[in-house]
Amino acid sequence: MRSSAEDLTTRARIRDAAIGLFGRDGFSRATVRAVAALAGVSPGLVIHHFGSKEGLRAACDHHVLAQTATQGREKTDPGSTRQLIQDYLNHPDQYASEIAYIRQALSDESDAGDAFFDAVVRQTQDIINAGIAAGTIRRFDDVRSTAVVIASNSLSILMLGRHLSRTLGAATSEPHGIGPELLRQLTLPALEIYTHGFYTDSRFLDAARDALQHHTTNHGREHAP
Amino acid sequence: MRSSAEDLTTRARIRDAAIGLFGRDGFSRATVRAVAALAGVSPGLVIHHFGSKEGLRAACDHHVLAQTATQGREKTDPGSTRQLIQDYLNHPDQYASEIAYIRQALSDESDAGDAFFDAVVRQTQDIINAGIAAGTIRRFDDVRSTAVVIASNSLSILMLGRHLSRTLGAATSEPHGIGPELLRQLTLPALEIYTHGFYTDSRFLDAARDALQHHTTNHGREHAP
DNA sequence: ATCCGGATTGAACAGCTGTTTAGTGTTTGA
DNA sequence: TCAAACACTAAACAGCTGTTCAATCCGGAT
Repeated sequence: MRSSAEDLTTRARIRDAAIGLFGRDGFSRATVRAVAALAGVSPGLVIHHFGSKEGLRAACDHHVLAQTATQGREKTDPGSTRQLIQDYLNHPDQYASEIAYIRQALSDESDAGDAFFDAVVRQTQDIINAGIAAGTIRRFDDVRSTAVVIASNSLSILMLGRHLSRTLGAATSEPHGIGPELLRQLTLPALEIYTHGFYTDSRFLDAARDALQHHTTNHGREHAP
Repeated sequence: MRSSAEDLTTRARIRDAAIGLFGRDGFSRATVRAVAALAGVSPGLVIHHFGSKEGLRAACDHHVLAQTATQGREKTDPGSTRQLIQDYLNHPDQYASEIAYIRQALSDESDAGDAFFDAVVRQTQDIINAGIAAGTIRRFDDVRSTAVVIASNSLSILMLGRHLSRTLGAATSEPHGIGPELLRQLTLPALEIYTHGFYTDSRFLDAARDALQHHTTNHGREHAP
């Protein structure tokens, strides 16, 4: 749960307004004046509190990362991630601005984006290792690379959410963003691939293994669809 | 192959400079003056040829989409996509600016990005259908949603390429972007998942199917790792 | 040779940008 | 009670933005 009351410090109100606008428009498109207007203060006060626009960004980065650090709480406990997802699905609007902010951070060259991506990969790797130990996840030769692939796949929902909801979005309501309806529509296809695979046999995998094993200077290699 | 000669129209030179800068810095961060300087002309000439900065963007969108339309040439021929990938891997720099441009288009709200994503999904769906007919790809209940998932996974390499090369990037050279080395590192893990799956059994899939089948108002559902 | 239409430039424009500064209240601590 | 520290504003500043405009340059048709 989150504190949504309006009893925030002015500084916090400015920060939250900035998170919203940076997430929606991107850092450079969002102006100090727009942030100030949304927070109900003068542009000068924004600079007074954060030194510069870059300082404001640093404060937003720090706050969003701290807010998101919840996810790393109990690393491999499956119940905690389930709870997190449930919490998100029941109150999507609450997290919307943070999610948009992280998407921008992952797109731009941003230290916060780098830190977030690394955290997701690290957590994914822990989950995979725990799953291997528990026997629920297959053993992989290269756990790290596999974790990167899985994390990248998962984050693609965040990065391409706009297009996913555009092409899969139901005709009924739910006009914007990554909603429960969209996630419900993606769950089964993703889990089917993750359970039974995508190809019927290992001929593509074998061919790739073969080609990569004795790769001289020849680069060309089939990669996936 | 591409024509890399410098015998281009001034208009085309401006357009190519704009594609490079729009892809590197994004549409709003890239300035008309910077485009003009890179093309070796005055800012006024840019407007003279394209009417406005937005007109310049439209021209870039059109050109990049036309350039990329190559991929849709022969839809399901596996040899053609292999050739395309080989061509890319042998001359990565040639395509770098277009790839960066498309990434920006997919991130921003852009008609070109929408069109590109839809084209990729359509092509993926064709490939899946052909694969099912040929027996190389598993039959899926919902081919369209599966195609969206696969396309999204594939495009995540494009969207998150910076982070992928950052975390997986070899210590040796190859400092920037999505290079052959990175793709080689991702190929086997991705193909392993696509061949043998990620989970050892179908308990997650079964649980999700069960929960989605009689979903009353309860949303919470485990989604992936 | 001459005229013309397009390519091209340099300078200027209005508007927006982040930031500064001087000034006003308003709290707070001794 | 008084002064210092703080929160806050309005106005202005310099720099950058996209765009305009008059003035050139130049090749090709007449």
